[in-house]
Amino acid sequence: MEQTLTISIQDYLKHIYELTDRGAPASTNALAERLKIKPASVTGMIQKLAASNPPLVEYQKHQGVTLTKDGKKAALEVIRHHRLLEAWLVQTLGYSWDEVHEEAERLEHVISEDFERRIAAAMGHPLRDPHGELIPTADLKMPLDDSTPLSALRPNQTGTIQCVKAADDELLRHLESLGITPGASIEVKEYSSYDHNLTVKVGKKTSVLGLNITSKIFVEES
Amino acid sequence: MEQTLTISIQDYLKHIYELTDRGAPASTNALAERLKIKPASVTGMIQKLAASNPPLVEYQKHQGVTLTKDGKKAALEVIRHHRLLEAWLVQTLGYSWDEVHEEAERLEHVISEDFERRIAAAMGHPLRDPHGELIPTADLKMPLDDSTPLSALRPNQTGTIQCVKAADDELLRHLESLGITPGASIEVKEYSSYDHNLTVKVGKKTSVLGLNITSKIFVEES
DNA sequence: ACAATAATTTAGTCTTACCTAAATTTTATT
DNA sequence: AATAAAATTTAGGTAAGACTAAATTATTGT
Repeated sequence: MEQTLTISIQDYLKHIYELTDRGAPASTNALAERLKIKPASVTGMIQKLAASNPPLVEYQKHQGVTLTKDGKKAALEVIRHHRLLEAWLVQTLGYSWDEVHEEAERLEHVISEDFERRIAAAMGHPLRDPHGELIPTADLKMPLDDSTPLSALRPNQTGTIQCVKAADDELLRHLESLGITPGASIEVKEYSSYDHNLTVKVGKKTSVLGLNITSKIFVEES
Repeated sequence: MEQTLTISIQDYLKHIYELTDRGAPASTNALAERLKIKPASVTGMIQKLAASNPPLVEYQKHQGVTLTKDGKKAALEVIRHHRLLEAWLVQTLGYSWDEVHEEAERLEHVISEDFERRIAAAMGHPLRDPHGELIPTADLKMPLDDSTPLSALRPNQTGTIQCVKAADDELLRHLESLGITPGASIEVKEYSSYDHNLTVKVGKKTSVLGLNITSKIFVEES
């Protein structure tokens, strides 16, 4: 006895937002993969989102899709919910940073604006979630990162970890065990061009990390 | 741009549970009215719930519907979620008892068992929600009310208010302003058989209440 | 520039959960 | 017990959002 579960518009917009954050439009295939549905279904829904009033996406055949102003607002609303919830679950219910994602993923769609305001206020309007991701402000703008622009790990770098953009829970637990969490001081040492590994030192621990990992760790240089 | 919203199985079961709490099966019409859909649609869904594996409801044409053991468990699960959430929202986010229902109504369907355990533990496993309703236990049994059985308000009664089963937010605010909340001591005075009103005294306030209200207030006599 | 390949869209199908209207069954009244 | 009224079910329709397969358009490598 299972009920049809269809992907919410919020989820479409959220994933388009994430796929387009470097400016380029999101492709049908990329969206389909993320949403775990077939590309043909994505095309269908995108055409509706583009034809809706107000239009939520900008769409040209074969050229991919971007968000309109309205679509972006709706996306930032959900992202704000998600990141506030992650912070709140960690702070008030003792979740660890690898456990929060799934729970927030479900809650983000159903909480009221009132609930959002209450948890934001209760936490003193935090700037970042437990992974270090910026939380969109109440007026739905992504805060400009006024600090030194973040960069993924680079050789011969010393600084503070700002953000760990990993989705995989197991990886998050692994990184935590290495001391790699937002706020930690990190020293990046040698780079092996042979196997694309970086050696990093956090506290007393030295680890060798592959590109698949280092590309997800963002540091503010000091 | 609105998305089809269909009633969850959990909601069907929850409402059947509430309609059958005095033993009698729930009628198609009563369910339809609660769920705000047409009776014909209810019939259709009920037939599926009865044919599912395992069957969630017992159903005989024209005789109404009751929950099977599995259906009852599923219903108690949602009701536990709902009531724990109401208590949680009041205790940790400063919601008032008239604000919690709507929020809990949406959250109850998406929280994990882990979330449920965490808030229950954080509150010390409360027995009742902010309206005084009993919270089903973790093993999904409705706790037997071992105190004197509750009764709706009756003339010439003195006792403590246990439970206020009102759904209407405005009414709840009104009752609160009269001091009528769980835990308050109440004295029921005269009954007017002419207009079916009861006079009650709570603290220093004396109020005259109609049957539509008094039937929702439950007292443990002292 | 031209195939070959990959990405995308179109067309048409399926399922689900609602709807309306008509038919049927139950309940209430005399 | 017969009939009127109310409740319920059946039958058939609709819209949404997924799917598959086939057609089309873009991209890539030589």
